[in-house]
Amino acid sequence: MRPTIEQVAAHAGVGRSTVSRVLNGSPKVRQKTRLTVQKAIEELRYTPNRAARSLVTRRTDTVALVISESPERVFSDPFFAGVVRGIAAQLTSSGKQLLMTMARSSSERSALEAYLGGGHVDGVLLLSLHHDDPLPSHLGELGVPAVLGGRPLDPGLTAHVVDVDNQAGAYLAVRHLIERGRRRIATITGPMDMLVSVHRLGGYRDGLTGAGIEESAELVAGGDFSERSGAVAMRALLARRPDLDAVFAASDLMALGALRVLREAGRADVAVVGFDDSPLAEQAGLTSVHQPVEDMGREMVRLLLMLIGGGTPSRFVLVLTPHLVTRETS
Amino acid sequence: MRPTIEQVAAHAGVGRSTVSRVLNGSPKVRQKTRLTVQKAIEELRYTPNRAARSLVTRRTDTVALVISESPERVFSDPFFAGVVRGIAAQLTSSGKQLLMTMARSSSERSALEAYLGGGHVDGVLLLSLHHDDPLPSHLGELGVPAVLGGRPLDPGLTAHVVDVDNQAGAYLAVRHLIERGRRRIATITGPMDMLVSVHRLGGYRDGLTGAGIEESAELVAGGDFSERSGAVAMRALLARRPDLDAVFAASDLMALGALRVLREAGRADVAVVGFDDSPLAEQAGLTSVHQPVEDMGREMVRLLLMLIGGGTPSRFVLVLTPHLVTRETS
DNA sequence: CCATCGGCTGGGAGCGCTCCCAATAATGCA
DNA sequence: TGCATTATTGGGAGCGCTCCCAGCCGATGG
Repeated sequence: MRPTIEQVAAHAGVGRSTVSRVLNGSPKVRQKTRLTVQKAIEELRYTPNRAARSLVTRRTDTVALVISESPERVFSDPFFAGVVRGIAAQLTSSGKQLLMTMARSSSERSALEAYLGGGHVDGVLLLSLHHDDPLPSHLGELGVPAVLGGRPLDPGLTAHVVDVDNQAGAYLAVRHLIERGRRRIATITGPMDMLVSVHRLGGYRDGLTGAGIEESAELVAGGDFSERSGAVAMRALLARRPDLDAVFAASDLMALGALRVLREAGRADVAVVGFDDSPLAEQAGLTSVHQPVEDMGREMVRLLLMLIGGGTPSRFVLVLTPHLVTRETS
Repeated sequence: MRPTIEQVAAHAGVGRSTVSRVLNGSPKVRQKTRLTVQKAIEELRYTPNRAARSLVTRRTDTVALVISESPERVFSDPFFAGVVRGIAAQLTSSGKQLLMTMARSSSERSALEAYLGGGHVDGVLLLSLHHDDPLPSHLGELGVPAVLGGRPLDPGLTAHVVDVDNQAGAYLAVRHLIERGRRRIATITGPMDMLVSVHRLGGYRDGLTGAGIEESAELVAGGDFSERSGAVAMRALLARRPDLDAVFAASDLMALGALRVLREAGRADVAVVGFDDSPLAEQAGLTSVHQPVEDMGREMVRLLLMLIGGGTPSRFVLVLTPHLVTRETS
């Protein structure tokens, strides 16, 4: 049986409250008493029961990270690694625990929702939100603080958000290609039920428009951010418009897929730019739009802790600025 | 303020206990009463407070997965994706929540240990354990059920384990090469401070011995599982024994490195077999020993739930059987 | 028509902890 | 040395829930 605070108190010859004060670092305990109590805690190998504590404090010191993707996606896309690293770094320095969940199926989702609403976490970080996801609004109703990574598609959703300026990033990529003399620039988009994809496509269009280039539906192909989908899209683009001279892919993985197809087709003349600037891009010499992913994770946590600390009434939207990293493929 | 069970009871015009019975699916509630209560629960959007519940039941319905690696490693190694998928699948079907943690630094570890010992989880799954890790024994002392993925190096550690039969896997690979008529089979091992590497080398030797082939130290080269180390080892092997006709590499990445060198050297005659059967192997047409990673996750959970359910006194070691996937490189 | 039985139901007790407030010990100052 | 303060300390109350046990009520049988 694990010892209780009462047993520690008895063992140290003090009252229950004094032990509690020591545990919570209260300054109003005499040094001598503190040492006695700490000795007792150690001797009994006492660990406070978090359930009991959180029942009264209404805090759990746990924050959930919900990634609305399958483990495959999560573990193969380096974007998540970066964000998670930022989150983990910022969170451990605040003494909170990170509860990481991946949920894609609807039964998983509802179990998760009950869990998150059940007071088991102080707040929720949401990543890779899809447009039909009711989680943010449900959390809002339940009063559970939440921060989204990436703006939701639904503009009616008044949630706190940390995002990257995807449109500006895509614009940078396309402008760069134009400056390098490319004119027939294709794009491979992400899934259009995610705002990132919409924004990156928007930035692509801005880039073309800004240079007075007319856009063509033939030069736009859809993917799902994966390497394979990038390859498939590239093949379709090459079939439709063999004259294209550049491709902007909305993710590094898709860019790599496109590169693979281009190489197989002997089309070294086509410039490629990706999005993310993941380690993969660096390794492959891929020009890419750098997302400050780690900062994003860090900022999400900062914002969430602020919300947990003392509810801010207004809505927060923090937009981080990407930049272009030029390498061999452009 | 979230409603309590008492408020639901008042709203439904029943007693506290009856609501509790409905929540926990007790059969001794009249159908009519049950419906009234469920209506009240719905109208009040009631969710039970898990802290209060777990304080009395001493269960949390949460299981922790601890991966002793940095997020980079975790997110780049396909092994983890497979295991996590198996774990998640098996766990959600049992209504428990998965709490995933990555911890590498020692400050992270001790925070984690306090957390795990604090009664916040019913059990712990450990992956990628390093030999100096005190976590399993500490958990044992605290009486927290734990299951390791992969046998620990320290044989004195009496923990419950789910592992893959690495020796048998390597044996399969070598026997396959022999059946294909290969006789001068080299191997590229992993780091020998890991039990997997030792086992895979053992299986390689078993394979040779079984076929009456004498082994030669010249045909054994060491690597560290990485692509680069595979290439380096392959060059050394070719230099020492240009007459070799096959290579068994203890990881897919090393096999790919070896393949690269062989291709550069124009040695298409040398057969190559890897280990892991990761997506990379499939993509490269590499014959490889398939590890049932997903099953491993699933079995870890099964074992853990059994331990949580009714403590089994004896030690469990479950060894899963790998199989060979034959592709173009052999 | 009344006693008996069993299925349902309600409320007390208590899980281990923090918070609050009263009580006590220690300290300072005249 | 005595009294006013202030620094420490201890214990009651209660967080929301489950478990246990006693009581209720309707149905059944005599």
